[in-house]
Formats: sequence, C-alpha cells, structure tokens
Amino acid sequence: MPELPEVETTRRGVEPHVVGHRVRALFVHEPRLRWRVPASLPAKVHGATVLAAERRAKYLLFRLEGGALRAPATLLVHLGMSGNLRVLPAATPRLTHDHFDLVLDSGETLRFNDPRRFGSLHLVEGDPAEHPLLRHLGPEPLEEGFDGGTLWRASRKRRIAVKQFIMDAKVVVGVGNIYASEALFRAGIRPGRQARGLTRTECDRLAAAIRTVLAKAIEVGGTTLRDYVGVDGNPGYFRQKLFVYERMGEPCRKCGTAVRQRVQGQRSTYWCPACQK
DNA sequence: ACGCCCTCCTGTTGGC
DNA sequence: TGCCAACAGGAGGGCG
Repeated sequence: MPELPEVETTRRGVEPHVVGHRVRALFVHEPRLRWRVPASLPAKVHGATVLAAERRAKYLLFRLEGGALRAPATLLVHLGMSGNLRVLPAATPRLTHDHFDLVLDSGETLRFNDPRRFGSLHLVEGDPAEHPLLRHLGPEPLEEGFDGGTLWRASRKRRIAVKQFIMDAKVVVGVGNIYASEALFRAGIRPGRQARGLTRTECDRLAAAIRTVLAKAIEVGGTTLRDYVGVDGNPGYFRQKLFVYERMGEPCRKCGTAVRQRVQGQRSTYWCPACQK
C-alpha cells in the first residue's frame, strides 16, 4: 500500500529517467481512475520537458514546461492503494490494469498500473500548492518543523483515537495504516487512546517515531505487502522490519507478548498490549 | 470544527 | 469443489 515511503521510493526511482526528457506522448488507456482523466489532457503535455520529479504527501509532482503548454504545468499522480509506476522500454507489451503511459524521448515509458483504480492523474496549470487536493495538507513529517509541538498543538481538542489522528493528512501527511501502527508501537502508545490525552512527552516520542519509521522504510525501498513494487519492479523490504502490522497473535518482537488487532475507523490496527501504554 | 461513515474498485481469502 | 461474502486500503465527501 503506497504510503509516504513507497511514494518517495518511486520518486527517487523515476527521477533520473524523466528529468530533462521530453514527453513524446501520453497515452491514457483507462481514464476511469479515482477522478476521470480529461480526454484533452494528453495533447496539452505533448512535447513538454520534465523539469523535476517532486513529492508532496503521497502525491508525485512532475513539473513540465514547453511543448504544447502555454505556461509551466504539473502532472499530479497519486498511486491510490494498489498503484505503481514503472520505467520500461516503450515497446513493452501492456498488461491488465496498465492505465497510462508517459512516453519519453529516451524511448522509455513511465507506466502506471493500478488494479483498484483508486489512483489519479491530474494536470495542474498554475501553482500546484494551491490545487484543492494539496491546499489543505498538513506538514511533511521528514521536513524541518515537524516535531512533538506540531502534534501537541493539533491534538489538544481532538477526541479521536490517536491512530486516526496521525492518519489525518491535515495533522501530518504520508502516514497510512501500516506506518501509523508501527509509529505508535515505537512510541509505546496505545492506538485507541484519545489524541487529546497525550502528554507533551508522548507527542515528542510519537513525532520522533513517525520520522524514524518513515525514514527507515525509505532506506529499504518501502513496504511490500501485496501489490507494491518500485520502479524497477522490485518489492520493498521493510515488511521484515515491521513490529506489529499484520502480526496478530504472533509474539511481539520486543517482549514476546501476543500482538493484538482490532478494527478502528474501518481499518485494522495492531499493537502490543505490554509495550504500549 | 469535529467525528463518523460511506464510497470508489478488484484480487484474494475464508467459510459454508 | 464451487460460490459468495468479507476484506484490504487512500482519502474525498456528506451528514449530524
């Protein structure tokens, strides 16, 4: 499931293949993604040069300039729950659920595959930070300025469970279901506790745990549970380092107590009843 | 402002 | 063995 580490791994993988290259063509094979891709989109990016491959939260931003574009624009790609981007020779035969191809002048294509079609593709003209999908996003956890104080201030009036709180993109971006459970384990905090009940010290520990778990996952190419693969088609290896996620009933890797699981906000949550208070 | 629940979609899994 | 329901999950959107 692409969360921040998987999206960042994808960004780093595609960057050297796309930056500085021109768009030979964009082929949208299946426009019915999370939002319908406008039929007019491919013509707009024709011949444009890719200036940069960036990431904001779980979105990839490809900065474009020139070609058919009147002004600089940004291709916004979201991998949804089951999406991946791969770099392939443009002639590689398509498989089911290959929904679009961004063919470059190098002869390579950036190919999007997404069985569940929860991913998305937008062309944003103007400042992407002002786009409705990005405008209200909270801080990047790996950037300067995100710390315990951020969580402390945001949580004082929040009665929701801390696990759902850290998955709220207005609080902090990029933390999905897997890393929420893992960060809470590392911080020693039970996922069901009310956000406003956290102490300042716990907020400090939690912010540090979020940063650590995301950074460590990026180092090994993210977490592959089912669909996710990086740009080269290889899985991520963080699954082996998960303490609690998808480990219900198995011994906690710190203390041996059986890991517990329950559904919170329609999502599975995992925790160790001994290590987390 | 906040919290809760529904929705989109398809492949996989588990129960009967 | 076969069928079908449940489940997985990112995140916008609607409602109270």
